[in-house]
Amino acid sequence: MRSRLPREKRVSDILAAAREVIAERGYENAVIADIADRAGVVEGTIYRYFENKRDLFIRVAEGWYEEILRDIRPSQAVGGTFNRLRQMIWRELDLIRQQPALTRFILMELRSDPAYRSMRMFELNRAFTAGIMDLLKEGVESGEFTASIPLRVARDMIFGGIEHRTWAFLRSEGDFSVDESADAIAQIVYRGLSNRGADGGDPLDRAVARLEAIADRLTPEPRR
Amino acid sequence: MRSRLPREKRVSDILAAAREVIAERGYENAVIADIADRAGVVEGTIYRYFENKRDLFIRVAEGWYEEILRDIRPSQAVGGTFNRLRQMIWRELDLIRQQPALTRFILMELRSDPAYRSMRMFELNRAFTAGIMDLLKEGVESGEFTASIPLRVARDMIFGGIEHRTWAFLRSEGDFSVDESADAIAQIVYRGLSNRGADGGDPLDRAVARLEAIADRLTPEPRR
Amino acid sequence: MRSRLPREKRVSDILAAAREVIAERGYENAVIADIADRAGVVEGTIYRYFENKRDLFIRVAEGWYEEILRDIRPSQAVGGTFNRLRQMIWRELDLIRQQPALTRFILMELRSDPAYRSMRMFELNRAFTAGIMDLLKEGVESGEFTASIPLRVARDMIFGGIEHRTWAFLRSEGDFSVDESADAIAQIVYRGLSNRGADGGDPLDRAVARLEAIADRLTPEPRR
Amino acid sequence: MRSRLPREKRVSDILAAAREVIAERGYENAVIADIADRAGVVEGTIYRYFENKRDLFIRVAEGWYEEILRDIRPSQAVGGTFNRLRQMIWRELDLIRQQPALTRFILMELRSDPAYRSMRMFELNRAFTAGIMDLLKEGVESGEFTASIPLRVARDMIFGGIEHRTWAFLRSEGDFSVDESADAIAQIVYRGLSNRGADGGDPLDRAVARLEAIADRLTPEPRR
DNA sequence: CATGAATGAGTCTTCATTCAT
DNA sequence: CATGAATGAAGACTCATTCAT
Repeated sequence: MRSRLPREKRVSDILAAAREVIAERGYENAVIADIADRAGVVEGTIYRYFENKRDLFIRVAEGWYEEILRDIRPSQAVGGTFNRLRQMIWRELDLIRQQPALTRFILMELRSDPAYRSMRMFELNRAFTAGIMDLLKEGVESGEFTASIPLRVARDMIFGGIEHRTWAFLRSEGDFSVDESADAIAQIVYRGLSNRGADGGDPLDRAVARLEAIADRLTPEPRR
Repeated sequence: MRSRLPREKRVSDILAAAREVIAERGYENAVIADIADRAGVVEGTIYRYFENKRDLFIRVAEGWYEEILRDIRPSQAVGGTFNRLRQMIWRELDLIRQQPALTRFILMELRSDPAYRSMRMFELNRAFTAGIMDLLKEGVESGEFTASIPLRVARDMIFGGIEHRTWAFLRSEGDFSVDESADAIAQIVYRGLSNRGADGGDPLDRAVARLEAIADRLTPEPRR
Repeated sequence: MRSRLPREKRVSDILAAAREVIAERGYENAVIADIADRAGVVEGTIYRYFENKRDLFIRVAEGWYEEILRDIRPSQAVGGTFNRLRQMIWRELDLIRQQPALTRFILMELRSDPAYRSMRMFELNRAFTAGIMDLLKEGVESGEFTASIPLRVARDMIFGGIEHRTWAFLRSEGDFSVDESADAIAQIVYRGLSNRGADGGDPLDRAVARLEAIADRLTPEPRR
Repeated sequence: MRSRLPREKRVSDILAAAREVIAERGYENAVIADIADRAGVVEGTIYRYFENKRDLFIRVAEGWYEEILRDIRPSQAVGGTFNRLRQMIWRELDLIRQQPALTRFILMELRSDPAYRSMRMFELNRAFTAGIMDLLKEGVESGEFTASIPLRVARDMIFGGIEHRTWAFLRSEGDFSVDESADAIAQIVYRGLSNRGADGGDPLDRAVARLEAIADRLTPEPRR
């Protein structure tokens, strides 16, 4: 009954099994015995490859996350601050739509871990959000955005808004529109930070940007 | 040693004890035995008044929340949409600062409960957020806010932003400024929804809206 | 199937069961499940009364030991240093003969515990050995014993000798005579410390002491 | 990666690794995986050369012990029963000081093994202690020692005394003086068994013996 | 009503030993 | 011979819930 697999294969089997179980039951309720069963090994085997439950779970999250990051195609050079902002938010929302279990795991459970800030996850996530901050900073530097509103708060509103928007979906209790949400969030932030005066020049810019967004939508992005 | 208390007194003793323990240890780590101890009763007694652990905890949260709502002084009639918006956000932030344990409990733990939407908590919370929505709706109706951005998203950005902003504080890992945060969030939302300089933009907006409708029809699969 | 006993009765049942198991299997190999079985309860019940395995075991040892100390009849005022010494040694040997399991537990296992010195056991044991030291000290003070031999070493020889003497018995691999052993140990110590015929030896002793002091000074490195 | 070593080399590597681990962690806490790691082999390999954990550990102890015995230089013909006794005790104490890990292993752990008496260790140890017994017997035969005290008990007091004396040191909780302890133990035993009458002849002998001991000390023994 | 003793089903974790390759 | 993956049997400890008194 004992099959010998190379270390890598076994590890990936266990990680895959763990991923499944976590996706189904969540962090706290996932049980080592279940994972072992599903990976076709006994519990002890898991402990050959992973220090303990927490270690296993963190590795699951990291692998998952890295896989996601790798899959994200490089930005298709959309023009204009608004459009780039919209695109980044769109991607985050799309990821959540595609990977609700991962998101739920990271957002709702792993992040509550006292050691979260010292995990590699934290760094990965930071890299993921840094892009938005850079974009906002550039906007301020170019004069497109006001300098009078702390960007940290804008960032929190973006990510917090995304989380709230998708909350029901993540709990399998509702749905959300990726496009509509991306549009609305991007607009509120863009307009909220924008330096446009009363002269009417800015609204034009914004209208052009929205037209470009429509063009984007008409050019269907390959589905992941 | 067995004191016979009226049902109400007993229940409130237990609720108070539970609240303490939850505030100290959090939902998952709160233990029935602890609560019983602190309430001066015995584990079995708790089960006479509460179905089970979850039931007890929900009742704790509800009581807590109602107490808070009752304590909130009626709006001191500040004038102007922006000021009222800012005031409501300020109150929420201030509540978090004053009651981190309650907030942590509801935000991070209770809300994850599968049955959250069917709890009275959900309704209470809805009442708490409804004010914001009403304000935003009034803004739209009076023409102060644009009608082109879904208000649900704005609401999510407000509450999501608040949560993100206060996350570190709730985890005892950082701090936040109530005033600065309230200001910034209110500004972004207000400016983000505002119809400033709408006279010059309207024709363009209308044109854009028509194009969007066309794009929608052309998009082969239902938009997400 | 669930019988309700008063706390005290249940505790004593568990302690008794634990004592049995420890006596049979020893500290390390005693298993909670076994003890529970024998006490007629489930494992969880044990944890209602005892913090953990170590706690239970220490309580067993203490109870056992106190029981022993209580049973020891008050000293029957034998006269003379030698006779009193012999009597104390005899009692220790007799205790070992009567309670091999306890002795094995304390001597061989509990004493190895890193926290042994902070246990009440340590104190109890100290009280038990203090009598011997007092006796030896009195002997020195009265001039019956020489002051030139450290009493600590004599004490170690007594207790170490007792342990060695009874080792095989404790391991159920041999036997020993309480009387013969008590006699011999007492004699060696008594004669070993005795000042007999000191009058002729003194001048020489003093000369030797001076030489030793010189030797000390000449010894290049500090003596171990 | 698999190097093919001659059987002997492999065995000695494993033994060396095991010795290290035992010295660091003790018998119970030494783990096969650790030993394999340190020996540069894999767990399974160990089982090719050793029946099981116990077997390995016994072989470690034996090898260690034999090495020690081999290192002990032949007695440098010190004169007089007292001095020879003192020297032998001194050597045992010195060995403990030099090799606490080995001693702790043998004294506290291996010796508790039910099969200890059938191990070669037991025989080795017997050889080690036999010298003392021979010396004591000679003392009795020459009339220097009394025949009325069982020598077995004297032997137990010597070794038991040594163990008690060094107990704290072996538990890393204290220290002891090799010289002082050797002196005191030897004196108690010598005087305890001695046949010296009241005529004053004996004290002279003893004084001479002590002088010789001083001479020994002034002739530094090569350090091991 | 209140007690609080008792339950018992988990859960994680450890490690000596085996055995397919 | 050597590898090292896999086994599997323990074992300590937790805690919500029940129920005899």
